[in-house]
Amino acid sequence: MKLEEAKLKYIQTWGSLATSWGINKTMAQVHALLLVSTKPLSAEDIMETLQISRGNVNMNVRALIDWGIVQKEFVVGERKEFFSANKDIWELFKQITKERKKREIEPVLKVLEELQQVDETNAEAEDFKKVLGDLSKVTTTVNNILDKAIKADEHWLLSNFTKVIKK
Amino acid sequence: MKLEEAKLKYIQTWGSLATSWGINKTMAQVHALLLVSTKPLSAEDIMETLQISRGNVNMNVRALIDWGIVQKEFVVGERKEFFSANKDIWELFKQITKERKKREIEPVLKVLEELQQVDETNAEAEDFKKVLGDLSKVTTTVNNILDKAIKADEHWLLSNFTKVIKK
DNA sequence: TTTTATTTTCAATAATTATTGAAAGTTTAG
DNA sequence: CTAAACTTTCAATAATTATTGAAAATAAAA
Repeated sequence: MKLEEAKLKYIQTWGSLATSWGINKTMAQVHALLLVSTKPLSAEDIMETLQISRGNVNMNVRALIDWGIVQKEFVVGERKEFFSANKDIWELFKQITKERKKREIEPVLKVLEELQQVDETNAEAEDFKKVLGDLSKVTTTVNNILDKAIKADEHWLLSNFTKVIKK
Repeated sequence: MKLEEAKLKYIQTWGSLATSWGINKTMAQVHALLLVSTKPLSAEDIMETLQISRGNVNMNVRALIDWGIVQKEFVVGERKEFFSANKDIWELFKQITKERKKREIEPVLKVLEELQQVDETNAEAEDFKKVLGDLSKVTTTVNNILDKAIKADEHWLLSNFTKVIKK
């Protein structure tokens, strides 16, 4: 397989995989493009490669910056903005984990806690509270594990966890 | 807060949270309803409570069964089918993890492996392969951790991992 | 300041995804 | 067997989400 072909295939595939797990296709493609690009790209470069509009590029690049996985770059002698993705995949993993934790897990915990305020005390109410409590327990534990992962260095992931797995 | 109010709020909230992470709103609501219901429910029960059509109930209940988190129940003296959700949240967590792993992670690994087949050997091609290799490494590690979680019992999550976290 | 380059916004539109509901299919009872 | 009870399917439609593109805003150059 040729390099350019593989890069394009990677960008395409990433986009379609992303849609199946709730991420905007274009956002995933823009990130994939920046990840396999050797140099920072301008809005024009992205528009041209992915065949999408200026507005679309702008929206999705902003979103990626907001997720903390893409940065603006200044290129000498150029007036326009360029963008690049961090090539450190472990950092990427940590950043995505951090954001998904914030966006997906923390709101769940907040709601579960709030719902515990049922003032009835019959058996059915207790059953309900039990289910909510269990949901909280598992969610909190997952949240704690992810916290640890975010703070850890790569060595922890690759050695400490491997040890746990082999146990 | 009253029990019925809390249950409805839980069902509603679960539905809207689900949409933000790529899961069909109705599917999440049907599961939430079954999870907080003390007895198995029929298609009619679900249609009435969630105010949705028969076809919609059927589709989403099938999907939940397919995910392995809802079961058919036989009720004596009743001809129609009833459905219930397992109240063991740890089992629920394991089942969801197993399915998401299968649907989200395994296809990624497959693609990354395939893309490694770039037959060029210049610096740019090597950079590309490096990025792919790193993506594979992190993804495989996450996959292994999830495998372990699926096979483990609840005690493992709450003690072994807690220990790792405190480290 | 005025001009030019560049980015951002957002209403209109397109594309995608979810839902309905009635017809077709299936199963059980008589 | 036939009828009734129930489930499944799927084309039509609705609802949601993504994308465009041109106008407005901003920033840099002249």
